[in-house]
Amino acid sequence: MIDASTRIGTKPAPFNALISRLSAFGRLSEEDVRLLQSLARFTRQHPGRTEIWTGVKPTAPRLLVSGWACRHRLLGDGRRQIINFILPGDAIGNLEEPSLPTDSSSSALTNASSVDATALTTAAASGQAAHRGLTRAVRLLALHESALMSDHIVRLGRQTAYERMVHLMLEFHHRLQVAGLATNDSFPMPLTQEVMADSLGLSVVHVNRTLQQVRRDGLLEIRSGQVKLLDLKLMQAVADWVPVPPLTGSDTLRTARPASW
Amino acid sequence: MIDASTRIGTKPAPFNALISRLSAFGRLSEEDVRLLQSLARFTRQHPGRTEIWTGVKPTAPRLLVSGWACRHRLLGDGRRQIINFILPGDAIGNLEEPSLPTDSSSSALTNASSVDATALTTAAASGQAAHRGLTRAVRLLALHESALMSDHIVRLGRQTAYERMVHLMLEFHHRLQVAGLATNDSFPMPLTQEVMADSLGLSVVHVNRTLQQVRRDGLLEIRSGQVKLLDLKLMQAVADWVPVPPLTGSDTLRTARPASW
DNA sequence: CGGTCCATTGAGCTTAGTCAAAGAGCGTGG
DNA sequence: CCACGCTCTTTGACTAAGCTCAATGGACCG
Repeated sequence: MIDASTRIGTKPAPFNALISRLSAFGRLSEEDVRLLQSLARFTRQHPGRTEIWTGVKPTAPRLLVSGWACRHRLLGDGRRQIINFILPGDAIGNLEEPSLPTDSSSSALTNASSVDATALTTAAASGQAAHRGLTRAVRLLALHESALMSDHIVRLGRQTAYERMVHLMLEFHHRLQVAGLATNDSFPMPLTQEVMADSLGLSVVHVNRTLQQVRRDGLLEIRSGQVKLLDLKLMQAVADWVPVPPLTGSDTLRTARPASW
Repeated sequence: MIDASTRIGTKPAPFNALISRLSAFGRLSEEDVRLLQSLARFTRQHPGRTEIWTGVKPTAPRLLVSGWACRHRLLGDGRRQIINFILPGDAIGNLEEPSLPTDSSSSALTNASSVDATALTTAAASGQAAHRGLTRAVRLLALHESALMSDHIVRLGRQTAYERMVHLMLEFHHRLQVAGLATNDSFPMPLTQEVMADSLGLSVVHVNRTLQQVRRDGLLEIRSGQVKLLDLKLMQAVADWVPVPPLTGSDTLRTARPASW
């Protein structure tokens, strides 16, 4: 189940995460899968802490294959806010409407790898029957991202530091599980406390203290970049967490078999 | 310039706001405009403080024609967070992928009116050349909404109460101006302080105090539901505000003439 | 005139931030 | 193997932004 792809921009292995992620939105045709695999030729490696993509001058959209990244924005005085996290299988930039300026840019948080996704955009726009599943997946991917942003707004606007932290961990777990990168109760989490702070709208010091409290309460364990959820039910109750509604569509599919769990 | 349409769900008048808003995303064909106007037959009035739309069981998407509304979410203990504000010309529900469950619902904040937008979705999906402009507008509408959510995340995560307030007022001004509902320095603002609180992630009391401070500093005036911006430049500097990048597209358009300003 | 909804004020408290310093872990070069 | 430097985590002491509770005031309406 667990997959080392998050560790480093591995070269050969894991388009699995990407495909597993996209097929959670509905069955992909064989052609879809072939198309996805063909993207591998356009792989690029990104060292941690480097910019992957800038919205200022529109660049081709990409798909994250391995590693963690985020989209963020800076205020004039240096304050930073992370808008969302980008995990394997997620889009970098806008797949449906590429080359439109944005105000935020995306950076790798760990070593990561991504592929050019222009071919996806093209296939989706072409309207070919063979790529119907993929087209839908692309649209639902955007919708899912938007739903996660709603979640984030609620976290930031109305939850305490403690709740935010638990909520975020549940989000990670759920997302990684869909991509086949988490087990039932644990997942790799390579973020520094500073990154968490910039996502949760807290100071680093407070993130540290909050995290300690969560651990002390026996909700989770963190050891060497692995998070282990010790009491999922309690965590969900504490954080008022509900999984993002299943986006497995009704349109092209009848049986919606979530990919890998 | 100013338009009374925000006041009440007026019957005859103002598809203007809606059309002005959508054509800011690119030229609409005459057919597009006709289609939009034909929606008027499906107008529905919404009293203030009532639910317009629920995401639980998918409903047809709508367009807000007049009045103010918002999308929001409730936590288990009653805390409420407003995800985004819906102004005339904005979508209620998802135009591109209707009938997909959502976790948030939308309510009218004032008396409002909306029209069924199913025909828009259909036209956009059909891919007809005559509706190319409209199709694009629909997509950019969604993109714009997403950009506003990013703004909101930054506000909530990294700005002080004072900055958030100023930032939100600038957002309103800008959006209403695009819809032709604001002058250069003022706009109608029918929200209670409680609503602002639920958007900005603050308590009502603190909203009140913050608002007083902003007024005392001479940034703006509020009288009988009208906001007057007294020092736009200063406000923009204070709130680190940048207009959402113009979404007037490159695809179908060469000259991008913003609609009404 | 009383009721309702909203804005405003004051007092005291709590959550989270700031500043500063001290560990811990890890890779590098000597 | 050890020392140094770098990055990240942890801790303590203090501050401050924003919250809660409770009461008052204003406007509008039947």
